[in-house]
Amino acid sequence: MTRPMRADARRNYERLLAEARLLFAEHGVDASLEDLARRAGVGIGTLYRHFPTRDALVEAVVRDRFDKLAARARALRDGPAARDALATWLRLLIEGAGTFRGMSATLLNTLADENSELYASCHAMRAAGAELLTRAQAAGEVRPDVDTDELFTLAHGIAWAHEQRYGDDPERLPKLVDVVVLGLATRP
Amino acid sequence: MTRPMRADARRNYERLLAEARLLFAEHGVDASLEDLARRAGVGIGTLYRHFPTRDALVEAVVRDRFDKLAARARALRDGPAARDALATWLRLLIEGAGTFRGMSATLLNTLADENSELYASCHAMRAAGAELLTRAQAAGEVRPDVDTDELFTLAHGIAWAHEQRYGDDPERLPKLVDVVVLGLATRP
DNA sequence: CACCATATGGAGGCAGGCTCCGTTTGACAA
DNA sequence: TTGTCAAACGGAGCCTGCCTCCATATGGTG
Repeated sequence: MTRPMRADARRNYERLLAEARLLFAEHGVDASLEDLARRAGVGIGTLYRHFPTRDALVEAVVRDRFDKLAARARALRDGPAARDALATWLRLLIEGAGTFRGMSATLLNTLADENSELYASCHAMRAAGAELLTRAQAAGEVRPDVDTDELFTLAHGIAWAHEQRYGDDPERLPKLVDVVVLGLATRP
Repeated sequence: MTRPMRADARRNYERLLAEARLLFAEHGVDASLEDLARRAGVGIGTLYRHFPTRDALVEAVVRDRFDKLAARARALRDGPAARDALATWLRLLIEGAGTFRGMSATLLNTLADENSELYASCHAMRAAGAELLTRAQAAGEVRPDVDTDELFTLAHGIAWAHEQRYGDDPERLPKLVDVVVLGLATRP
């Protein structure tokens, strides 16, 4: 069906992806796409041919990370200590969202936009995380009136605020996450 | 020293401020400034003469609100129930930040930028809130390892995430704030 | 090696930020 | 009333970034 990519197309695709990783790390996911094309030695039209939207580009850059997060959630699902498992996973999620500036904003918006190219992989990861939440709730360890949506909203709020205020310094993050996790716990 | 404003200058200043309130309410604090100038019936140069930066404009629009928040904090300082007082005030702060889209982002950035025109009034309000925190900590009702900076970071994170995800619907906000406040509480 | 689907690249249109400077005008003194 | 000029005005113009469109180039295949 789908013929393999032409050699020049594949080459440009790879170069764009490689440069995007560097550029996003340096300037966040809102970096200039014209700049990206320039760095990759490619016309702006070529960039848009391969990645019709910014989200499509972000998706290509972070997909494997999402897959790993989903896998990690499934692994944590079978251990004891339901709330600890959730806390551990939340920490991973939030740390990951801080890798590129602006990522948490993109992700939070994606949850509300089914048409985003990021939606599918983002949603798969979300579903895996949701299981951790419901299990902890079933075990009576997490307050039952919080839904998955609110959990992710809180998580991305923390990730975003940390990124805005403390930049790349990861030192403060654990405490912020800890406050939220304790807030989610049922009263003894 | 500073002569009073010329009549036309004062007139334009007032019109810009009035239109800014409307425009920010409608499109958030990132609204187009060219659009603002157009609506106010004023040249773009005039806008920049009165408000050299976007922050200066935002500051003029929200200053009285900040003053009220600071006053409110001082009033709450003298009642009983230190943690409840803090919780009440946090709710006011977060609701206020949600008035205009994009405000919480602006405020959080302002805390880190002493040169911002918003800095002074923002900081006064912050100082008033800080007293509520230290009092609640002294009373043993709030964990002592959270500082003012982290409190504000958390608060704006919640405000931002709520605004991103739930828009103008204020229904979800109390629960999100509640989670954070419980997370701040010392264990019984 | 000829053909053409596939891919390229950048010109050009649009929007918004901000500056600079020639023109206008309000205030005040004569 | 009128003359003067600092103060204020306004928008042309330059910049950056987004995205589309299409004339041109090229790799793969028969």
